[in-house]
Amino acid sequence: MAVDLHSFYGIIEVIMKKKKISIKDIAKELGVSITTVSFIINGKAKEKRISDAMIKMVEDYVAKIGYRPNHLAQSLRSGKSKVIVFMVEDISNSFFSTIARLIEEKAFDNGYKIIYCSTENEAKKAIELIETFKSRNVDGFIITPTLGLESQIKNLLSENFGVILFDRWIPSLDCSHVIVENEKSCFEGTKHLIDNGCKRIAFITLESDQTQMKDRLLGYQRAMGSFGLDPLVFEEPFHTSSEEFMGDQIMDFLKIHEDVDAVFFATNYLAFEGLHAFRKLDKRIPDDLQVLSFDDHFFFGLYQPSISAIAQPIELIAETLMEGILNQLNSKIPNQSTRVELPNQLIQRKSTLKKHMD
Amino acid sequence: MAVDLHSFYGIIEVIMKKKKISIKDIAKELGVSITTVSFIINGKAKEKRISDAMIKMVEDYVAKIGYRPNHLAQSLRSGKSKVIVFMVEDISNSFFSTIARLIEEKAFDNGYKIIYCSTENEAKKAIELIETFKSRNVDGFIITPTLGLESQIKNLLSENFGVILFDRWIPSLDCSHVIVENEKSCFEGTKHLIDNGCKRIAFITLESDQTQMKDRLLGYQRAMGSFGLDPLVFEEPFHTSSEEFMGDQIMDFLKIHEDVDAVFFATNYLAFEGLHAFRKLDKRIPDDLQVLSFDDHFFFGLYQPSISAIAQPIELIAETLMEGILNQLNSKIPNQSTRVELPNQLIQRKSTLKKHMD
DNA sequence: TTGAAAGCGTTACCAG
DNA sequence: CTGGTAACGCTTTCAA
Repeated sequence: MAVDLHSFYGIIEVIMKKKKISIKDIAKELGVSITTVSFIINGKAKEKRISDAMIKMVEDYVAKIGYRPNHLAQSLRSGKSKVIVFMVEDISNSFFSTIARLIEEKAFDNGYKIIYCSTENEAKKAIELIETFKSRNVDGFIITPTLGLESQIKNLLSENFGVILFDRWIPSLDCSHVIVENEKSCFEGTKHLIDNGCKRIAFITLESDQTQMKDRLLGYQRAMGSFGLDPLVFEEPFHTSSEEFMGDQIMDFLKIHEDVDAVFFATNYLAFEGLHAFRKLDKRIPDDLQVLSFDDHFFFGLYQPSISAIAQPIELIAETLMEGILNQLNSKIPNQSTRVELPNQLIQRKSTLKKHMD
Repeated sequence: MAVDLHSFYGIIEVIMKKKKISIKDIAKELGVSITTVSFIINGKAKEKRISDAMIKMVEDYVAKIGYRPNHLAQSLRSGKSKVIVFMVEDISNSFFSTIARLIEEKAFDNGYKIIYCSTENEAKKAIELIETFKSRNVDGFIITPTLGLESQIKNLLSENFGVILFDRWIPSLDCSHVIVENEKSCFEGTKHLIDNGCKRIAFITLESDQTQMKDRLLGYQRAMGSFGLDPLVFEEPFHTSSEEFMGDQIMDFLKIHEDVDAVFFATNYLAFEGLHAFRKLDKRIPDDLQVLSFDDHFFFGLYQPSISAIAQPIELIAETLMEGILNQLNSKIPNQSTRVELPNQLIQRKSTLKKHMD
């Protein structure tokens, strides 16, 4: 029985399950040129006026052997990868992971893949990640910038990557960003507490230079000022997430300021800590203390009493981000930086309540 | 003034900020061969007995211009990428995202990068993702398998990728996996409720064929059986996460079974829905109803009353996974499939309580 | 001790 | 209409 060498190797390869079929193998097997196969696979057959017979032959064979192009090689050659990086502070935060999911969907519809990663707010890690992805030819970056990322992002911009910041931004940089109306919403949130009859309203935030945090604080301060009330701010230096000490810092703060009748949290995990603290202090909500938090969370609806919150427009953020980055990637002209600021929504629950006059 | 063409292009490139320096440019600039540069960059200088002077010259220049190797090209050539894919059902689930973070740390220490992705439990999406990553030469996969992924995973195995399953596994497949003692813990959880004096214990789970869900149910059933109690199981068909209808199915179930005195949830988000339902039904915990949930969550400690739960050993899972996959990737011998089953911990809080005899 | 050159799997230019 | 072939940036064998 005659077995030619070609088939023989074929058999070996099948047994080893090692060899991946390449465009070259297809060309050889079919006796046509690599170029032709490439054109057909990439849907340029019509454009290149390749005969229908040829197209069918190649397509059938490709389907039969289940050929998959090697993306690595494609990227290396074309400089594009159809990959967008979604780099946030912490992907386990539900705000970010929800946006990630929405973005992924939109990306997929446009032929893009999303790769997520978390910076943990460390510039070093973020820089490392950016470099890695750059050297893998990703097309664009969606980033919640940490401090110290300015020059990296400037580089990305000048190297013509798609870049769009969100949640916060870098004022010194002319880079597109999508944020929410932090200041305005916090003004309104504070006003809501004041309208309810609260006089001694504490604002609990993180010690942070990030724009969104500063804007939130600003909104609170402006509201207090315009109603003639003294601001009372606590900036938590570290976010100790150990359950054991959760809320201890806030508790100490509240012990010193016994007269506080409302607390406004700048972000939801601070509120979780706060709720722990209130419990240890036996504070009743909303009778002893009214509670409002920035950044809604499904727990706020489940907690008893339910907690009022300022909800960010998550779907809208995701849409705007994808629209923005796809625009950048599809247009030939250099990046025009755009700024979008989206409105939030105050969701009133049981933790904030108009006080009875007495 | 004489400007040679070489410098001229250099200037143009700087202005355009487009050109990336390659190993070739370095070699040309320094007047040495590409090979030499490559050896030095990859730390093989000593091994190849390259002169110290040469090493210093190249290293200094590399540092000066901030050269970064192109990972794409490296992967294409070497077939390796130092990337491990972490593919779970839903990265926004805190169980998975916490593991992701722990894994990432370990991976980083070993020179690997982690890419996360979510399957949303759709085989189609999972297959798509696996194919994409395969064609990007990733080295290994850590997967929570969905149904219908059997043949894909078999392929991965035979193509010598590192593969390790977790959370659940595929019995028909000889593939390494890391899981927890689902059955045993649910037996013990159920026994805990029985010991507390509960007689009519409902088990609320998802309609699912996944191994971990089936094992949890089994543990409950075995416990009920061995204490002579009738099992009462509700399998929620769909996980409607819309807040509006949250818990409605569970509420209907409880309305029919008024005599239930304890509920054991097979996973934490079912418990969240359940808590919603209990509230609408005005059930008091633990007096009317004792509550226990599989898979602990920080919210269980915060809720009032706090909810007892069975905690999975998250750190241990992450460690075991990384150890397993690194072993696979570093060893030359074909994958030996290993199975690890880790113990859980019952965390007793206020929702489960020994009933007073009366 | 160093260098030339062959590939990895594609794409795309140019020829015929 | 189809085919050669030079890149893309790197690793690695072999030769000098």
